[in-house]
Amino acid sequence: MKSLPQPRKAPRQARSQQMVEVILEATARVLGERGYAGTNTNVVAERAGVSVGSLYQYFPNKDSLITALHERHAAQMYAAIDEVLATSRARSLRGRVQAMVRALLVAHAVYPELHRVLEKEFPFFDAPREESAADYDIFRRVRQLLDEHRPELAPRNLDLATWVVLQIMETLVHAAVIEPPAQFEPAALEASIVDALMGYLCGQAGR
Amino acid sequence: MKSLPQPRKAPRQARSQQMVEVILEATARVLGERGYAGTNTNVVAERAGVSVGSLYQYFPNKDSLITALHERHAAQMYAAIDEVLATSRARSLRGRVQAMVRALLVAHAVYPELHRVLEKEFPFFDAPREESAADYDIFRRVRQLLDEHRPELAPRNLDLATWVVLQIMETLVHAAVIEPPAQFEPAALEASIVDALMGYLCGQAGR
Amino acid sequence: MKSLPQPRKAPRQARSQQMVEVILEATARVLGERGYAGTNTNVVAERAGVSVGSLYQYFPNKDSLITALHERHAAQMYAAIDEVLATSRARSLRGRVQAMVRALLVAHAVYPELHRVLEKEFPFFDAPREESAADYDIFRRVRQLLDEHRPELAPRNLDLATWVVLQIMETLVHAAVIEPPAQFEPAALEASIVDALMGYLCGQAGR
Amino acid sequence: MKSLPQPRKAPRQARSQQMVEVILEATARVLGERGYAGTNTNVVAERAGVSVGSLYQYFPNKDSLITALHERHAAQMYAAIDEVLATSRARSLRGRVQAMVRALLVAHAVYPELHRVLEKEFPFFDAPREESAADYDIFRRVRQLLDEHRPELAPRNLDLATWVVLQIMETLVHAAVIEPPAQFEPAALEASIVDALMGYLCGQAGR
DNA sequence: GATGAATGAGGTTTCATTCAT
DNA sequence: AATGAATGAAACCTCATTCAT
Repeated sequence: MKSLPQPRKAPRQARSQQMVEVILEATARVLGERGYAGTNTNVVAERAGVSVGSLYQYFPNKDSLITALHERHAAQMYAAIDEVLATSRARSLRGRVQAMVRALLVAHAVYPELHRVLEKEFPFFDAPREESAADYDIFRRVRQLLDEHRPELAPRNLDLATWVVLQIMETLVHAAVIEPPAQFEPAALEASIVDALMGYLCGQAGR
Repeated sequence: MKSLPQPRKAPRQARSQQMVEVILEATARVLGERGYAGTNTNVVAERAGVSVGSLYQYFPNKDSLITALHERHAAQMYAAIDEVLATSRARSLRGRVQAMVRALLVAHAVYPELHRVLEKEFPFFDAPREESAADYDIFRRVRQLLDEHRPELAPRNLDLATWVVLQIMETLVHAAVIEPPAQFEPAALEASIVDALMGYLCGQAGR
Repeated sequence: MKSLPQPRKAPRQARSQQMVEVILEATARVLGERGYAGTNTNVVAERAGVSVGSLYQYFPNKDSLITALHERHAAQMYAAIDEVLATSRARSLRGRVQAMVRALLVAHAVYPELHRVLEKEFPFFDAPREESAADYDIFRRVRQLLDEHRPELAPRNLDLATWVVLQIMETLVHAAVIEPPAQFEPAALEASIVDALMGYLCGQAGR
Repeated sequence: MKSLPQPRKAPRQARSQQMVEVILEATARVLGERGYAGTNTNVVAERAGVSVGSLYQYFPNKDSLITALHERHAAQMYAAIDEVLATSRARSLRGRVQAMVRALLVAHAVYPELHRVLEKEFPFFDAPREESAADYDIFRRVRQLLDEHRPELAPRNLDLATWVVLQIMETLVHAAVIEPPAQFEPAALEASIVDALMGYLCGQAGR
């Protein structure tokens, strides 16, 4: 099994930053269009309008491209969640959960295919979830949300609850965006996701 | 994107059947150990104690191996679900859901790595879920369960509810088996999965 | 370079004879349809409705199939030439040449594609022309024709003349049947072939 | 049947040009020595002192090597014909035809084996003659020659006559170079080719 | 004799990575 | 730093041939 590759260096100069961004953007598009197996460094470089050599200047190998992309995605998701939780007027748990789900649905609507590849094919690498800084940020942020509503919650172990919430939210958002059964309305899907999360968090069902 | 490859022929003779089984078993092990990218037909053949040529006698290409394995897996899961729903003494919805979740956890404990690859990397192929016969069997069976308990359920659209239940159950079972956060007890994980499903199905939380 | 393979044995029994015929017929069709590179023993056997094993009972290897087919073809051409020269009423050289050309055009019209492969791709093997018995029969028969008309002929060396005649006749007949430029009428093509042969045989042009 | 493959790109830079030349030269040698079936990309690359990868940088697949070689050959033959027709002192038809035949014999004497493969095995591909630019150039040049001597010619349809001339000349030149019956002198063979062509073009034999 | 499943050497092609310019 | 031609290991797949039944 491969170990988790890291970007060779944290680029500091403006030009480098921009190059990294261009390459990552190209990776995102190619990955979304052709899947992991269909993605190769030469195509990515070409799409980025850059030479392979330059690509290897910033990314030590193919997998580090995906890793970096995943990090970027997680960071974007964290930003989306954080912003919505901080600014949404809703103060009720349901309102805040709904805002969060909606924000994620919106964020994933951009490159749905990319996200499928990123979230589904990525586990491929032996990257333990905990090692992703942005993923951990998300965990902490949701955990904090639950903390703020502890009295209303059914689950006792909030770490476990956070983990369950993240799993459910991620799967359903992806499924809703990527493989939405034709007959279901987007609004109905969104409502179902919220219902599922709230049902788990507040439900006393049968216990 | 590739279209869904099919096994070249449905082997009927005893010898063929056995060969297919041996190859599929080897594929399962190699896939579990090395992931999709690390799996190649020569290794699979070698592991199966069979020549590459024989492998290609029964499977037209590499991807058809994965497809067949996925079908087999889905069929096994259907069998597990069907059996437990038919025989479990529990008559309550919670009891039956719990029995189902437990059966799936047990079924996935055998080759956890394989299931990770199968469920996560597989979407890779453009295989529409609906085209998998066994997947559809599972859908119908769970849909039937919900039908039998309709009065107790919060969701109105049972097709949608079945879809949500399957998404949640699949993710959480896999996550529990494959990447269980160290600090959570198996029993607690199982309970959480059941809680999540029941919360969604019966919860009126905040509605 | 490979040496010329021979049929393993001269089959004597009726059943064998028939089997050889069936296999050769299948070879002819497959070869005509798919070319040498696209022809393989398994396909030939299948097309013949026979097992590969049986095929190898009568032909030691793939190339011996082609060799045998070529022999058969040469024998058929010899038969066509011999018959027409023996029976045609024409007694003039031109009349006999014309009859021969017409007979060859007819004989080649059956599987034009096959003949292309047979005559063009065949030289592939290191088979010296002289080793083919049937080819030599043809040579002798045409040589005899020239002998019978020696007084009318321009060329002195009749062996050389026979060789030239055969080369021209073969090429033009094949070209006329296989790649006839669309704008030329079959009758015009036939006339041109005869003119070419007669021009060479009788022409004093510029000498 | 395959369609006619094209070289991936028309190489413009000096280095590329040279690489293409080196690869083509190696292909010519290997093809001449081992025939089509015995030729494979690894051997060609090795013989060219180049990696397989480089070969595939310039030629998309094995067949495109042969196609390119054929084009090159046709271009060379065109050049040879064109030069000799333009510069030979002979003004008589026979003189010019003789010069042309001699030039072709000389041009083919370099790699006789290669030409056998190229002209005999090549039709293999479904390459319609007309699609080859160089082949068409040759057609036009010879057609022009006939035009210039129209009064002396027997055939009325000069397109048809050109086609016949090219067929005869190609076959006899190849046969003379590749499979010259041992007993015939080169000079006698050359004279026979010229006689055949002139006989067809000027003969009134028996008409 | 006939069968056809099994074999495996070998061919074609791809693509991650390097390095001279 | 940037380039992109060159590399070559390694993957996928075919098919001539064998041999147990």
